[in-house]
Amino acid sequence: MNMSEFSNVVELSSYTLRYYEKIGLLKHVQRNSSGHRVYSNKDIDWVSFIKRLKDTGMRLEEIKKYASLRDLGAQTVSDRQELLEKHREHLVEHIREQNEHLQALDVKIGLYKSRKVA
Amino acid sequence: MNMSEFSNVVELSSYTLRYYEKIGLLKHVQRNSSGHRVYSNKDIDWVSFIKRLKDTGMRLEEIKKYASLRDLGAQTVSDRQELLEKHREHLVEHIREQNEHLQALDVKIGLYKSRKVA
DNA sequence: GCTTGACTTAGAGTTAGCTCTAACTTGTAA
DNA sequence: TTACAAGTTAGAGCTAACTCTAAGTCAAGC
Repeated sequence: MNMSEFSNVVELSSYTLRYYEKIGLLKHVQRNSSGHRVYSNKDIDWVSFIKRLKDTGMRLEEIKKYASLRDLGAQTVSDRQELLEKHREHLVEHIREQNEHLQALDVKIGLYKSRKVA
Repeated sequence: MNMSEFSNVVELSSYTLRYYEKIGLLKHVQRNSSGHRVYSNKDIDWVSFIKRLKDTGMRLEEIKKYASLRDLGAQTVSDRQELLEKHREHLVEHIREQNEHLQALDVKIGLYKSRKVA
């Protein structure tokens, strides 16, 4: 899979994909004889997971930490598990807060609906 | 209420509060005889609402739009209601996505727990 | 063979939202 | 009354995460 195809599949610009490689988030991307990148299905999986972590508020630096652990192989399994479990707790708290904000917003909109707001 | 007191109450640095004023998000802040800012309870309410909108992903530019409508008075009530209702839809969608991410994360963590991940 | 367009790199530029610095003025406690 | 903490401004600097530019290489179609 070449750059434009991969870019379409994962819905990230070629700029972003090269940037992810530059900062070490995306490693071991294969190249063809003329130096062009060749992406695999594993790359799709990994970039999709990066996007998920990013969308749930994880910094690229932290995602890089996870990536580095992955690179170190089987002996980092529990470290990675711990990292994901901590992130899970952040996510649960975030969802809780957002629901709280939603309730408050509904109260505010209720005031507008009943014209109790000038 | 002076700057340091207000800063403590709303949990924003004095830098941030002056910045919000500079970009027009926070208007009509009173001053005492020597030019120092004097904040009111209404300022607490407004800054708290700014924080809520910001925490739910609204850009400061968009919050400024809401603020400007508010400044124009009663004839903008339905515009403001519409703006908040649109934001509510974004928030609902965001919460939906975050719950989806949580489920996927739980699947991943489950793999780690059962050591199905190397 | 020639053009066109996708690829490559290094490095510069952009954006949002702060965060800080410098230089100065004012308020307060000893 | 003197120190020093806290306030003021304009404007520079910072960080994360891109986004783009310039200059060059290479493959495919006419």
